[in-house]
Amino acid sequence: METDKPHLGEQEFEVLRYIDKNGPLAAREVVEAVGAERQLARTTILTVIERLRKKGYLKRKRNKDGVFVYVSSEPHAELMQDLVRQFVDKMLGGAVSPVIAYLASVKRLPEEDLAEMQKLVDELKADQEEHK
Amino acid sequence: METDKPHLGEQEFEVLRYIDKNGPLAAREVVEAVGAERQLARTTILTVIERLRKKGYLKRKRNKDGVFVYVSSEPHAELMQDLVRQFVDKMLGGAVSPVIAYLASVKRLPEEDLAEMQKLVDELKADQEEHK
DNA sequence: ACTTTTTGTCTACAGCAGTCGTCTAGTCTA
DNA sequence: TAGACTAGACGACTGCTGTAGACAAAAAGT
Repeated sequence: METDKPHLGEQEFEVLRYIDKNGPLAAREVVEAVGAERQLARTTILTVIERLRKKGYLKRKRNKDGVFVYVSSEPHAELMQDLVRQFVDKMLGGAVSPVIAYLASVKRLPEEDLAEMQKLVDELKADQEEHK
Repeated sequence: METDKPHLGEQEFEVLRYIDKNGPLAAREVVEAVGAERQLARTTILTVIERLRKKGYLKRKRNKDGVFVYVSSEPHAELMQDLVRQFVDKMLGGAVSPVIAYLASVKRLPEEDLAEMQKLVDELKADQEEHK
């Protein structure tokens, strides 16, 4: 179990995901994207970004113009996985079956995801065979 | 999209899961199980239960002894699925791939879950074939 | 009946997330 | 260079969750 990172709220997740996905960004760019869409004041986003930074999820450095640009401290994939793990551990008490039940309820999965799952099932099966 | 239920915190989830899983329970039983384990005061659990009730996640009625017994308002499976859906929507912005990536990272899945996934993949594939 | 224990409701408070306004130090520009 | 605009740091307020003590009412014990 390894879920000690500070807890994140919804808005924080939103901002983090955006920055994590769209490369290094200046605060203003985040404000214009995430902030504008949800009609949030500039400083609101600024505050969220700052908190994410203090919590260690974001890093920043100045660009040529002396403006801070932010990037997530962790690689995208890992971050995402961490978030899910955090959720499963904390909220579901570690039970994965509800997750699978959920997937089953999503009417149509993107093709890549389906392929990914097939691969996953195959691997797990092989693994299980082996350890039997 | 249908995720309008009031938001739940970690402790609330914990209590809700416990009650949802272990049939109708009197508050005291929850206190003795969940409360004792985490060294929480009796009233703490009571408060959490009450909030869950106000939020509509729990129902209660008096038993023969005139004591309130609580049950989750929603069937177990649905509840769990709802929680996951809430998480995926709010925290991941609806993206399922991180969920799959997470599953892939769980070294060993319980056998039933694996079987469930296989079934799921098969179904989805068939479905996709059909809609092609 | 008096005391103790059990159940529930109410009140309260700290901490954190969500949301902003203010203020300051630079920059840009007419 | 004065006025306007930008980037950041700070401070502040609200609401919600975690946690729990104080109390009232009811039940049980002796």
